[in-house]
Amino acid sequence: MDSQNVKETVKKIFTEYLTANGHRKTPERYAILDTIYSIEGHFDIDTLYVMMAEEEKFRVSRATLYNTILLLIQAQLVVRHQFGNSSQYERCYNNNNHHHQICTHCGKVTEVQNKELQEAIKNSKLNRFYLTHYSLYLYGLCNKCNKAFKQKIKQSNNNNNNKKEK
Amino acid sequence: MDSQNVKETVKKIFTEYLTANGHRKTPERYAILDTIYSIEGHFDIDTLYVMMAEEEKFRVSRATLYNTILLLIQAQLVVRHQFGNSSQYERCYNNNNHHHQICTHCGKVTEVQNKELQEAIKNSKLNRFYLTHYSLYLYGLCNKCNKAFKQKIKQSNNNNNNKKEK
DNA sequence: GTCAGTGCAAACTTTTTGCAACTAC
DNA sequence: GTAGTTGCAAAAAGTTTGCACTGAC
Repeated sequence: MDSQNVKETVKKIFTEYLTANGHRKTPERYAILDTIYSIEGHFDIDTLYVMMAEEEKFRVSRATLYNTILLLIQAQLVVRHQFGNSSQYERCYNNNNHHHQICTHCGKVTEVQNKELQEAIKNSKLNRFYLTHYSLYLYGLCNKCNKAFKQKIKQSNNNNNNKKEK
Repeated sequence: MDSQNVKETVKKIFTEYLTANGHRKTPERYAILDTIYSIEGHFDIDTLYVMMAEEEKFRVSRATLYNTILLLIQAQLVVRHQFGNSSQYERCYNNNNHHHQICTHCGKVTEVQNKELQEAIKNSKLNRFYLTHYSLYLYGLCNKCNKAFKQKIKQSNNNNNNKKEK
């Protein structure tokens, strides 16, 4: 499905959601949805705010962004993550379900695909719970930081008997 | 392993960590560790602050709590979650690895055990990543909210032709 | 004695709220 | 016309920071 097609589909879904829940179809809401579905990967409110203000023709207030994102989450068109201290959001319609690898040293977040794991999670027996979606965060060291860490250990062992540095 | 035993073990681990990293062994740090390992399940900074101030004999500042928790996370004795808007923490030594079910309607968080899923995650092939721990958040409707939801749908269908209420 | 660590308050960041103006219905 | 939405600014909530004091080493 190409990008334009996705945008039209999510617009339709959003319209249905708004109608079903008695919300108004304001231009702000559609502009926000459109911008979000132009973003690949994660974004935070501030990034979205700047994008809307600068790149797009439509400027909306932060309050409206928070309001609308809440609606989009309820409409299952956006998911929210909390990696660091501020909330990160991500479009989720037609966005392959993936997991997140988070390096605890450098903070880098990488998306990983793993079909088997996805299946295992979806098929896991949950006691009296209706699952709609999930987030798997894998914490550890990315390749780069892990190498640096090993290097440090090696050095530390070498210098073990001649401690001079702080 | 009984509670007292766990506390002594984590204290030892923490001491080793502090020594290895050139940090001081202050009474505040041990008091915080001890309080945390008296808590079953999740807690946030504020809860911990009040607990330390009221229940325990030891009062520490919020700044010190943030500092110490950071050390504890690095020492792998505490993990951090972000369900809602404030960070939730949880002790993780000898704390069975579990997953979290989060009801998107009422916000209730339930812990679930699932051995198969745990294995599947641990054994999943990760491209160049050294996994230390992970968090799986399952979002959906808890039994109670799901029932209420179905009820609402049913009612809505019944009242479909005689729309009177707001 | 020295400097890492602490407490306090102020600063900062992110999110929520109250209210007047606006507009989709 | 009216009630749901928006923008703005103020407030709230959570976290970080600067600085003087304290105490672990």
